[in-house]
Amino acid sequence: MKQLKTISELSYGFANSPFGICCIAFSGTEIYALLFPAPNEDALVDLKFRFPKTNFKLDNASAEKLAIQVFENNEKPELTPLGTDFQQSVWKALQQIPVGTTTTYAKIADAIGRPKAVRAVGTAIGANPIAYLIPCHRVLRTDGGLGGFRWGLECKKKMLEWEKKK
DNA sequence: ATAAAGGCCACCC
DNA sequence: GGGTGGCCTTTAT
Repeated sequence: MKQLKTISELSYGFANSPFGICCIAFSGTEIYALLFPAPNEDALVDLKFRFPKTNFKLDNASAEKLAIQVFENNEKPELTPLGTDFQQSVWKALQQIPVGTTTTYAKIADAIGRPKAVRAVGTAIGANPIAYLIPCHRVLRTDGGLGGFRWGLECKKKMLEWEKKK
């Protein structure tokens, strides 16, 4: 995990998703983080680690609305992923991947013009704060393996299958 | 300034 | 299949 830039205040809340419970950190309609914590994991702890200087206000009602917007209406809210320049470019490249398709870590590295930075790309993807909306789950290993996933490989599989069905 | 650790890859055996 | 060495960024000494 990695610490991100500071923001004074954010709202957060929990909601249902096709992949289980999720936790959203947001400000208005801007999304700062989207987590899929394991059942025994406290998402707020994770949020506080990523945004150490931020005060969090619980707002489940708004989180629920955002979740519906994303998972049911298929709309994409504004994303504000905080990170280094390198990470930003990787995350941007991820968002170019069409729904229902997959790519590889090596191709992402090519796409951002750093074909040799594959390894670094992997780490950057792992640091992605907005799972699903920044589709880190569509990235597989070159040899066809699943690779890793921050929230567990089960979750990665579920996301891919769910997208395929659509 | 240096070291260590990654959601990797290519190349060998 | 498995091990090894190189790759590049970020974080921790």
